[in-house]
Amino acid sequence: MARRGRVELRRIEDRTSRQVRFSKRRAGLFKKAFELSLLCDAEVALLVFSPAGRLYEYSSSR
Amino acid sequence: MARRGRVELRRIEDRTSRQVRFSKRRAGLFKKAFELSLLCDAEVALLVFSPAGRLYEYSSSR
DNA sequence: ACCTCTATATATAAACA
DNA sequence: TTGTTTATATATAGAGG
Repeated sequence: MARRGRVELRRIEDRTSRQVRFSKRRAGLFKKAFELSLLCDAEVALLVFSPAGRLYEYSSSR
Repeated sequence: MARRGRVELRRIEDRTSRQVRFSKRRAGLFKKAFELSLLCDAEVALLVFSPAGRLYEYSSSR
């Protein structure tokens, strides 16, 4: 069994794996952005284009 | 000693703690943004205004 | 403001349901 | 695919310098 939890810091070549990674990490990134704005009273704007060209966005609003 | 690692999900009232948290979490958020763009071949733009009004920004460039 | 340390919490890669 | 599990890696809260 391959080692879990770790990944090399370079582009994921396998298309399916890359899409799965994108969905999971995008969710994590947005959560972190939300927490930063809430906990630290910061204003945050985040734009992400997926490899397929779909747009995801977040902005804090106070 | 207070429990480490955990924090309530609401605005940090203490000014100094909030500033320290901001610096650490901002660094973490930017790292995650970079990793998402690199690993998943995504385009990412991130803008953060600190409580003091200072701007921090990141954008992937390919 | 910025470091280090380290205990604890959280994120997440791979497997699998 | 869409979600869940779980082992492992990473982030980070609090203390101290």
